[in-house]
Amino acid sequence: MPNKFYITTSIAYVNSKPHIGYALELLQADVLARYHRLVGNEVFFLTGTDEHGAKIAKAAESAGKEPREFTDEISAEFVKLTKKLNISNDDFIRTSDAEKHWPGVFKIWKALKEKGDLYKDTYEGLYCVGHEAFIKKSDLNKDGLCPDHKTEPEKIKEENYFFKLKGYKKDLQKIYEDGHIKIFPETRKNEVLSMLKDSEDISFSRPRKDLKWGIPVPDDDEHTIYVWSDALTNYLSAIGYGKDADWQKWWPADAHVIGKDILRFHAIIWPAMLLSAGLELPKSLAVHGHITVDGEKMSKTVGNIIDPFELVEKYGIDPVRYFLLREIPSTEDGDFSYKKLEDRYNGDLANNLGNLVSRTAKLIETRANGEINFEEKFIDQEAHRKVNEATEAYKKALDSFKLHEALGAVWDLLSYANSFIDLHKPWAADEDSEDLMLTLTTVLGIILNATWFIKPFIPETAEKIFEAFGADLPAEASAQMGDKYETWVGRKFTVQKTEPLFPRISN
RNA sequence: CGCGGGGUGGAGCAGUGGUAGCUCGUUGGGCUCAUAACCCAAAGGUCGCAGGUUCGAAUCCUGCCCCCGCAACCA
Repeated sequence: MPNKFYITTSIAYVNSKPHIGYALELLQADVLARYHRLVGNEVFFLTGTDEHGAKIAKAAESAGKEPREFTDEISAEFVKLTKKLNISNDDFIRTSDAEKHWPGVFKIWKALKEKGDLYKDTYEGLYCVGHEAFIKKSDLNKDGLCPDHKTEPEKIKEENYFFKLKGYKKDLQKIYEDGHIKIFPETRKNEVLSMLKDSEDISFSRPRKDLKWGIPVPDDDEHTIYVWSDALTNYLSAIGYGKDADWQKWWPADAHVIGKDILRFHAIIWPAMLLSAGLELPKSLAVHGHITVDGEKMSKTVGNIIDPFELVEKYGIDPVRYFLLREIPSTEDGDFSYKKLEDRYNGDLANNLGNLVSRTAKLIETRANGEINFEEKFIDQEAHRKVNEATEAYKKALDSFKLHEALGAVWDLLSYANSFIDLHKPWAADEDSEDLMLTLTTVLGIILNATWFIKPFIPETAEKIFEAFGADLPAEASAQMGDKYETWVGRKFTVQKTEPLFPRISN
């Protein structure tokens, strides 16, 4: 019985072009989506762009464009990135899409309103012109100035709708303590619990006159819906909430993949909204870290932004996918550098994986006439055990959102295969001997299993490897993740080609 | 005393009470099927500093030193 699996990334804010950090998030979600498809689940994978707000309006203005035109252009860049990285998303939502997204936003707004969780109040605050935002009194310096702009903030009064977040604090606390919403990594749970303590009711709207580029509050022309109930609601609107569609087929989300910077919104505001609207809560939050470049924070001012398009142009899709998923610990900060990328490329992809495939293909060609009839009696028992161990480690890592560890388990297996070949010296074995067949069959089996494992990570490479051995794969094999050595028994493999998968990068 | 993360062999990291591990690099050896690839072995660490708890501490406690993030752009 296939399970449904609904996974999302956060939606990207379109005030600038995509960078490598967003690429990371797409890739992490993509691996989980592909993995779940591989084990036979029915998957819906959503990504998209967040397009409203004063900042976008301003960015458009300084680019000399209308917000619509501006967001169309940038959003298209993000769509392009999903193609460039071979992301398998099933849909792409845009919050400026009045037909697809807005009905869901209206519906949830009305639900909160009916519940009595939205109220109008006058917001009195200190507004910093430099920040274009309200600033807390406690953030001011001792002279009462904005610490960053050294200017005195203006006192501004405005009428806002507020959401009664405080009323959900107790419920949320219990939800996290009981593990109803799982957070990966676990350590972030404490962070959420402590953030929860000083949560107040929050502003859910802005005066229309100050924020025209946004979704209007239903039945109130004076106000525009602020980011929370606009952006977060994409997870519902995309599957048809607010329309007649069968959104319950997918909801609740099984995983929201997000960055650590927006944990508060997804762990507190979003679930509170769902509770208020009487909707189910997402099952888990997978929280990744941020990428530094040569040890430094990425920033436009420093000018060390890495463009994912350029990376793919230079190194290819799969090397970039592999690097980001292997080198950056899934739930931690990680560092990017060209040297690290090239080291991973040469060490892991060219030498370990690529060379293993080449030497095995060549051995089968020259020593077994290019053919292996995969027989169970030729599977080495120790190797069989290694494969089973790797399978367990792999699944465990994926289930706990440690994608880099899943790859680590696969590469341990590949190393084992390389040493297995050296130990058994198939080049010196007698032609047609059982020993030779055992060596070649065992190693081929390890490669085929490892190829299954890497399929969600580097799908094109996986296809190439299967093709290289003429593996004609049955669809039903996909559901046999746990017991895969047997998958190949009784099949015939014919070596097709032996060109290097990853030519070494020399320098 | 603002908050948080971190200081482990040349580099990057794992390791939360019981003989200090991994990857890369280095050195030596092996192999020749393979992409100067692959395999084996070795060298290399007083685990930031100083105290303390304990039969025993990288791991717990106390104090100190150093690095990074905590404004915006931004995942």
